[in-house]
Amino acid sequence: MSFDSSRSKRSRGSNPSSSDRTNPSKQKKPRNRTLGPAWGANSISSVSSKSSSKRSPFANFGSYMEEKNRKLREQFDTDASTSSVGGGSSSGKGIFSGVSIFVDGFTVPSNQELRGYMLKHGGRFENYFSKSRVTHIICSNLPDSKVKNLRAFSRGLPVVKPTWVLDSVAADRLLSWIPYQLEQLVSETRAQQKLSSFFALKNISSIVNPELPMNIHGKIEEEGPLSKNDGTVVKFLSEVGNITKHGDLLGEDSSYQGQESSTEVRNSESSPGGESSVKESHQSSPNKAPTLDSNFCTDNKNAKESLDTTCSGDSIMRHSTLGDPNFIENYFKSSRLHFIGTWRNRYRKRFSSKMNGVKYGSCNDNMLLNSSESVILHVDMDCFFVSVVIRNSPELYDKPVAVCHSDNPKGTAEISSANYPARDYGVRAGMFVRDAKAHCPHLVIVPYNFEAYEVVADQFYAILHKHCNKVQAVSCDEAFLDVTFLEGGDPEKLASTIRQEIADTTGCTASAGIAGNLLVARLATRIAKPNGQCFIPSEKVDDYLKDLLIKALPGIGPAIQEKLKSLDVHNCGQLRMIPREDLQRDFGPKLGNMLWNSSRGIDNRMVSVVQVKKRRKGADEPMKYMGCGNCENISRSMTILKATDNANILQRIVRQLFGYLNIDVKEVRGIGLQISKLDDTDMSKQGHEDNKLDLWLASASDNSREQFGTVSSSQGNTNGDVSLSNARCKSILVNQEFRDTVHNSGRCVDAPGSSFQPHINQPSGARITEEPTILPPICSIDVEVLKSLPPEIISEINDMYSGRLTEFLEVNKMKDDKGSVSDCTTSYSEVKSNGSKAIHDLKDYSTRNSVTRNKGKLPFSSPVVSQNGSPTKDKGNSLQVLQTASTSFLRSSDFPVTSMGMVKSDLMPVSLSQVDASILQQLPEELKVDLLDLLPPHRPKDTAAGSSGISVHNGSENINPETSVDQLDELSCNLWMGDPPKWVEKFEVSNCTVLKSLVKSYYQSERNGPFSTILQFALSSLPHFTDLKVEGLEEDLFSLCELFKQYVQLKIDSDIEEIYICFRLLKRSTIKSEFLLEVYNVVHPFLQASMNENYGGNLQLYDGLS
DNA sequence: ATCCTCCCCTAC
DNA sequence: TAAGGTAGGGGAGGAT
Ligand SMILES: Nc1ccn([C@H]2C[C@H](O)[C@@H](COP(=O)(O)OP(=O)(O)OP(=O)(O)O)O2)c(=O)n1
Ligand SMILES: [Mg+2]
Ligand SMILES: [Mg+2]
Repeated sequence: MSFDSSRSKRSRGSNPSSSDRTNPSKQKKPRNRTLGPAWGANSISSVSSKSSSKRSPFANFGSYMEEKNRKLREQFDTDASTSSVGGGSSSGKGIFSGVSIFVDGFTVPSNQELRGYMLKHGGRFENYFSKSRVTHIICSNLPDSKVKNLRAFSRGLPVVKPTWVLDSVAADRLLSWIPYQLEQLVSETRAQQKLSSFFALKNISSIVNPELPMNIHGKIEEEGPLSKNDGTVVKFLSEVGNITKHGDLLGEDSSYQGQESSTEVRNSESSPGGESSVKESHQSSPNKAPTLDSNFCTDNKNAKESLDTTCSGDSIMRHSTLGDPNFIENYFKSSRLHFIGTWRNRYRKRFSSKMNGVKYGSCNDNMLLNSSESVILHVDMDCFFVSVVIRNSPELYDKPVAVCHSDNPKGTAEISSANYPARDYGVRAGMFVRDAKAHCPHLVIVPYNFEAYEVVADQFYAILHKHCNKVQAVSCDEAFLDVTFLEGGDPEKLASTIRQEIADTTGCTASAGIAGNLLVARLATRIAKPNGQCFIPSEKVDDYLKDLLIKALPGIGPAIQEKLKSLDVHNCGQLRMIPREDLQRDFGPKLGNMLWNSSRGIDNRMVSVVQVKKRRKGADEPMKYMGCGNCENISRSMTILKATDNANILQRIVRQLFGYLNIDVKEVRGIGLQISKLDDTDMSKQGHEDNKLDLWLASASDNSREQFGTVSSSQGNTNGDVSLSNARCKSILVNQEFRDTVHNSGRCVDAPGSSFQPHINQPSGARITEEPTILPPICSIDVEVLKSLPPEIISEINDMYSGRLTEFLEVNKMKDDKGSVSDCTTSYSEVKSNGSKAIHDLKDYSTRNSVTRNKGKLPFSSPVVSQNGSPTKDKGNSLQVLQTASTSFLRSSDFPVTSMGMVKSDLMPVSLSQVDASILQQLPEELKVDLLDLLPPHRPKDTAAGSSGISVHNGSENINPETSVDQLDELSCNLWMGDPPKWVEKFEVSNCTVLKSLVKSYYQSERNGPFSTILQFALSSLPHFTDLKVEGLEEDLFSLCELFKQYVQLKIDSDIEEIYICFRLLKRSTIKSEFLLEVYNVVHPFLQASMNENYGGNLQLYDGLS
């Protein structure tokens, strides 16, 4: 009721909720008190009424509030009947007939006066907000957080100033509320400017248009000193070299070269001599400078240089690349959030061997091996950034210390981490230093040392991995360990061992929490801190959570906290009183479920490696022919320092990002690429003719192989077994749309602050449709299928069954002790074509182009460029590679055709056909090698221009390609000419079962449909194991071979994919027909010869059957 | 219904 | 001065 969405839908356009983004103060403002109990209490009433009112009166908030509301309404009705003037304009009813107001906050006139007006003029007045009853919210002024809550919970309702009521009364008629809307909401409505229009304008002028609406323009200005305008682009273009450096920084080195480029980091064993210098002026309290494992930023050479180059005075000059060409680089080097944000990639790189192949589907094992209880250990470093820096300064241990860029007591630099003495004063991470100093005037501020954090994090994880092979990294100082394997062993002992090793190795302390699930383990760590450990047995969970503030639950941030607050829910105990369905209605199915579970300490997630997931063994073809199945999207982005349109640079970045993905190329189902935060190009400074971005991009849809031959050779492509630069592949996925974007944008270069991000879609197994009410009985679940699912999916399903899945698996495990994993044979399927999220979710303002699926043709898309008019600070260029992948874990046994999605190597040929040559050309070497590994080993390995060496795959000896070509010449390719094509009439008169079947299939299938479709129908209708003699004569054999060969010739330039499908169908059919086996033996070598000739490699037809 | 797009939210 | 990045989950609502 309270959050009842039955009312008019709010349109995003008319009431945009994007102010967070555009509001520069964002969450930095002190949080205002928000919607009072009036909002929440009623909501509780409504949400609880359904299921809880049966119990004793006032058993919960709900029944109490419901009763209260009822009485209030009755009272209002009584009052109304005595005070109503009844009159008012035409209707004979009051002018406010049908109007029901809720007064929010302080108003003039007061809410009681407004209530009086309502009484008099036929309206209603609600003491508590209810979306089903309230028609207008009356409000004079709203703090930010209330505005947000209004957006969240009262969509579609007018929020109107009280003068609307007064004026209406004065006018004796109901005035339109529109002129009385609250400015805050109205102005935001007007403020919302479509990005497209922004760029449309930009396109015309090709510069930042001074005529842009103030809001947009204003936002840009509001970015303050860091913002840059189009004028800054000029400098970026000529200095592309720096980008490479930056790339190396992020990618190749195992050390983090943050603001301190040369500081040597000691571990605890090293002697305290030779400390990094400390800038004394930064230390407010100690007389002598403590020994810090860090330097201040101002000691940084780079920073100094940047100051030297500073032009005097103007802050924009100093705080932008205008005055300091290294500004952005230095900015990122000093950014803690950048450090944290990019840490995971570095971790993956370093510890990938530890996660090697280990599917932390630990859940699978756990569920099968252990009873429903797992044991989770959570380890988190104590005040990490501070600890590391002061680890060799014992004199600071008991003093309040925080890490911050600035010690300025009036400054707005943010506290990154505060030690526990400082926390006693109320100092917290994220605070402005001035507030921290206000809390604690003698707070010692120490600088960051990112390199040391990196080293300590490595040590930390080395220790964790040593003790456990199921480690889920949360962040650089925090991880979950699944220690269920300990069985009888003592997890607490392991925890203390690990903590001791961490302390010995790093000189910093860590705390640990142990519990039956991730959620509670994390909460336990919080109790344990600092330098302690805590075990929460499951029977204590309930008690502990009861009074825990909801904000303490991971996943509940300020926004959800506010929403819950408006429901008068502050702690977990209160949250538990709201039924699950109500929470799901108010917060959505997933979030609602999470809230319900969390408040009870329930968490069915399992320890797993985020991302490096692989398709399950049992995963099989998508049911849909050529379907992509369900996709999982992965993306990596990189912000580069300076604008560039140099394709070489972009390609280098793409490679690097691909490397980060650490993904089995065979799992890849498509690639997308997004470049954002673009800037205008200075024509005179564009990259070399050959390397310009727009050419690269344009070629994606142009089959411009010459250009990419250039690119390729310039990069020293030495293993070009398959020279993609020579491949005349059809660019399937891209697309006019893409080109349009490029051109509409004017001449764009990635502006500083752009980032580059590959989005990957890779198989994730099928998702079970969210259908909470109709779950199949748990006993009907195929255990083998279940086991083949990725852990998160199991977790999700487990969730849906409220954890009963675990027991179910346990029971099954006991039944089948051998644990042999048979082939997945089930039946139950859901195949979604889902290529969307891969591309869509790029949290900037960029215009997005989708990699579209074209009748199931998927794999690689050409680059997609999108523009970005981000009103936030531009600090780098952003490029994103979007990739789409697909799979399904299901197969349909009666579906005669495999699609390309599933079996490992299936993808490769598809990629070949669908990849635009230019894109594939850009793949990282490892990726290419992977691709080429799918091909027979004897292809040439040494050609820079891969097409130069052609090797014929001689898997079948009974045909000579030359012969074949001669014959082909004779027939002059005419089997495929005409409509219907020649072969139809030719085969029509044949007695051959197969040929006749083809003809029949031709007529049954869509006109102009692909041969693969015809073939599929024809072959699926064939009986098994027909005798060769019955099936066809020599002549028929020849005819059908010709048909295939000619089809190869016809399509090899444009659609390898189609060829691939046909040949796979053919290959599959060979098990049921000797005739077709003969055909296959003849045409397959021909196919490979042609492939070699055209692409310098073979087409792998592996389908799992051979 | 489901997909697609555009966000919002959260965590470190 | 100060360096408010990055990645993923997920909801709302329009399009289909
Ligand atoms: N708003 C934040 C939160 C965290 N961090 C950085 C500094 C922290 O040291 C590190 C780890 O975050 P934690 O949440 O683990 O916080 P601490 O380790 O500092 O303290 P605790 O002892 O509570 O874990 O991330 C940050 O820069 N800004
Ligand atoms: Mg910590
Ligand atoms: Mg942490």
